[in-house]
Amino acid sequence: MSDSQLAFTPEHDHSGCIEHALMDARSLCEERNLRFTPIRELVLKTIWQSHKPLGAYELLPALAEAGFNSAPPTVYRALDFLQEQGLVHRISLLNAFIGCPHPSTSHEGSFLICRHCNNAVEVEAPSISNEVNKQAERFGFIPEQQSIEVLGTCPECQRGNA
Amino acid sequence: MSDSQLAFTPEHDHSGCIEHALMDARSLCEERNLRFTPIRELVLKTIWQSHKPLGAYELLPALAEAGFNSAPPTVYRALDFLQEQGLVHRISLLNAFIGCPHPSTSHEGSFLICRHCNNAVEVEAPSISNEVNKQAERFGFIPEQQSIEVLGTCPECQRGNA
DNA sequence: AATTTAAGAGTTATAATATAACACAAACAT
DNA sequence: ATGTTTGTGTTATATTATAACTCTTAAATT
Repeated sequence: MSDSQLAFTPEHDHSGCIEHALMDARSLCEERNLRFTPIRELVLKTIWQSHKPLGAYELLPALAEAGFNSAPPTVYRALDFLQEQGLVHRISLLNAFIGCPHPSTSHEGSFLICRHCNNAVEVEAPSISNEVNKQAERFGFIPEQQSIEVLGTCPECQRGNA
Repeated sequence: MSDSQLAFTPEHDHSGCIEHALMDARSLCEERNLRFTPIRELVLKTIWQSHKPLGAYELLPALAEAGFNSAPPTVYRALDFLQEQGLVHRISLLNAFIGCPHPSTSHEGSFLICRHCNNAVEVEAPSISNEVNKQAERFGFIPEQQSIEVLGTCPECQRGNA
């Protein structure tokens, strides 16, 4: 099973997801000579606690527990950094943030978001992404950033396992 | 030139857009036995003053001027109605609303949004829309609503006519 | 036409999301 | 060791959206 499908399969070894994401982030920051500070790490780790996108304010308690300042700017700064580095994505339909499973490859993610269990998976669909860009260019428009988000019902919830 | 391109062409007869949108809305509401109230009409008309998506709070002054209540719920109710009827779309990347140029045909719009002049056009791309749905179904996911938004630079702004 | 019902709008308050601005501290570069 | 940049602390506030309740007006029913 591809990693993209894992999120809709509750019995997957999720601790693996978390560790993998943190390792990726660490090495990526090292490569780019960026500081993977405790706050940034904690925010990323908290986001990765599940495959459900989290709002910025849902991340604050984790910061508070760990003894950090837990005012909004702290978490938004960390989120800005993580987004710039492609480590998390913002789901604009939900005003929420989710970890990126393959941050090193630059990409435009598209997302399948279950309206029932709130899990979201990032789907790699270069062909769609390219088609969208081509369509834009047909209008003389230069595409710079794209957002593809699909709301619906995931396989688990279709089986009644919300 | 197709109507979709008009928005990026400032010299188009925009008053035609407005009138056309209002006529469409009127007849659509009549068909569906819905009330196209003065508030709803005014909100739609105000949205159609330009091809730039407007935030809910930017619509309030027009209501106030016309002597209506101008508290947020008033405009959000009108927007909810207009969205349900497909007369306006919400651009989630901007938290803003834009008129739909072809409300009678049910569709999933995709949007090209210029980061410079803020104009946005709705692009009909059934093939892309279908591809996105197919991709979702490949994961066993039932797609119910999709949002495709592209930020970039429009033709006019490439020529320096912001 | 009078009465009931439902839909729309008025009003107040507040929730949820996000950012501005400035002070302070730690890391890094020279 | 010193200056500079980057990250964080802190306070305040901006922006977007909704809850809850009242009142009015239009529509449906008798």
